[in-house]
Amino acid sequence: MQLGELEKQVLHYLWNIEQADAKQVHSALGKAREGSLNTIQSTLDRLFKKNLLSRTKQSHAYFYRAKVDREALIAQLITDVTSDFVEEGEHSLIAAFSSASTKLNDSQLDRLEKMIELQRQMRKES
Amino acid sequence: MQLGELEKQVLHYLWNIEQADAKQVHSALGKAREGSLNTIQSTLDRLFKKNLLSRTKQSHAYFYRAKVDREALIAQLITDVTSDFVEEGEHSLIAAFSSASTKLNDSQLDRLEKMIELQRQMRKES
DNA sequence: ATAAAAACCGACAGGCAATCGGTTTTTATT
DNA sequence: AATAAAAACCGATTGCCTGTCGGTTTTTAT
Repeated sequence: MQLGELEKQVLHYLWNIEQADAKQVHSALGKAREGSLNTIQSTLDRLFKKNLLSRTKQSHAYFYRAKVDREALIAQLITDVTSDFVEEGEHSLIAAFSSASTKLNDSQLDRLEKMIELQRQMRKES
Repeated sequence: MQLGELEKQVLHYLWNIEQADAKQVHSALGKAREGSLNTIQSTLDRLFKKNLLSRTKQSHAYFYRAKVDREALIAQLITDVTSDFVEEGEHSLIAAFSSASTKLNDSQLDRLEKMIELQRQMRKES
């Protein structure tokens, strides 16, 4: 899946705001962007078709909300972009780590290890 | 960075073969693909311009070789695709990990932890 | 019933990958 | 050095995607 710049901005906005209609998104982003309401509508619609937003009609307008949270989207993007390069049974994160580990500093290594522990903990509990 | 289907196939090929000229790539991929030699040349050139391949002239033709290995490319792709969603000062791989850790199985968690330890070891020694 | 608001449709521009024909440059051979 | 063969180079076209918006239709509220 491919995301454009405006699409990313809209997602960011909706991760903060819970829900919004085109008008709201437009006045929130449009200020810094210059662009018509229609552009925002198209973008919301494209994101909806990509299944990244859900929408419901409230009184007169569609209200959109993020259907995936930031972490889930990141995970999906990673899967998409790396799937052609990872072997069966392999995970792209492991492959990536093996080449990028030297670029992490000590505290980042610590953090990573803590996350691993946390993950293990969560598994024990279920 | 954006990679097309053919570009990915070419990279895969060059990760196995060490080096090759357009003709070789064409006959290796072209068999299953139907496509002219020129197409392969263009693709090699694009990958070269993207700094993913290096090339040197040997006798009459360019010989291309992968400039990044598979793991490094995966790491770069992850960084690229997630950078707009990662906070300042956060390493995209760490963020990515927190997003996707649930998709790792137990042995992958083990492997990752071992790599962290290895990395720590290497730092102590220098 | 009608006016306002929003959705919907269709078009166009710009960017990128894939594709390839044709021309120029390079290399090897006589 | 002349020339034929091979490869590089150039430019054009197509298809897909995002951003952009004007104009029309549909929906809603008064």
